[in-house]
Amino acid sequence: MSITGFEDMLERHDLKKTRPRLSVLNILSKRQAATSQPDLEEVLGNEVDRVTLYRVLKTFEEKGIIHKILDVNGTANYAMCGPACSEHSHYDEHVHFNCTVCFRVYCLDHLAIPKLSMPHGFEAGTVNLIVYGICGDCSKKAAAYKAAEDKVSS
Amino acid sequence: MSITGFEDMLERHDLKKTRPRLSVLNILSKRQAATSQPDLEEVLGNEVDRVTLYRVLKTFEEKGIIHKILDVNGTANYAMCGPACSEHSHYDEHVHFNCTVCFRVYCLDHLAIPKLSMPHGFEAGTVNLIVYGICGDCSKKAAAYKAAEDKVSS
DNA sequence: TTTTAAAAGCATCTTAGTTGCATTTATTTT
DNA sequence: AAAATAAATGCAACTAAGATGCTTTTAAAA
Repeated sequence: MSITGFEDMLERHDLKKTRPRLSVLNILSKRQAATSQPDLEEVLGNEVDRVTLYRVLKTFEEKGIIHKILDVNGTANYAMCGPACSEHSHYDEHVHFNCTVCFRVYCLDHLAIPKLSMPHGFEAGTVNLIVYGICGDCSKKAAAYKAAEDKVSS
Repeated sequence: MSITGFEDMLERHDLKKTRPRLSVLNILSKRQAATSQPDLEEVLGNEVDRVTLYRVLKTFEEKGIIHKILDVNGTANYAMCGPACSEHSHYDEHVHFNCTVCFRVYCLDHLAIPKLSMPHGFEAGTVNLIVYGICGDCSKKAAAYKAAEDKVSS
């Protein structure tokens, strides 16, 4: 998305067009995997204050611009929302994949979360389905490494 | 389970029968909902050192005695494992329910996690399905409160 | 009873996330 | 275009979960 696109987006949500906000949108929109808060902090360096970053992420989440996924360590990761998200409801009911090697979090948008029937009295809200495992990149690397090792030992 | 039961359990896993370990087993076995680390810490008071508690929980998890569930805040919660769990594999592929009012985590043992087909190259390991919502207790309380309010205002 | 490896305890550190308050700035009003 | 203002940023300090290194204690074995 272009800069003007982001500015329009902020305007639509009644948010001021500020540098920290535009920076965050820029970074997140370029990534296909979700990005952790500490990761964002590092990328932004001292361009944006740590607390400001937390607040930007919080308001973006509330406005339905990004969504939060907790990874295997309990750390918050963020990804851009699909167009169906709004201030009032998040339609991010897709499966997430958390690689246990590189810790990246992928949104598997095409995998819908199956419907579940709750026990009597339990009211279901958001459903979170996260698969831990090894991502394509890391399993490829592991395979290449193994092949190289086999060659050496032969 | 009886004290002797816990002692046998520790022995089976080649773990020494120590007070901190027996205390933790005692507490967790009495709960039907999962218990957070901070909660355990509070219950144990200065009976057990904080660090020791972390280590006890870690080894129990590794040995397949308990399993860890991250709640909506990213905090670790622990519950006793079913009999099918071992050092080598956890069979805790049931749904968890995290109440957003009282923050309790329930194991919905009877709700199996549906099978999912991963994208090419992705190797799935553990699957984590957690439903956020309002538990039976809290929705009952909310209903009772509402009823009382209606009575007053009428 | 002695030995010893494992576990507990203690101090200290790291890191994610929060709170309160002063300062700055994007936008609105004049 | 300048002044006003509400919103957002920046800063300092705090909280809480969890980790690490090292010493002391203790369960179990010799």
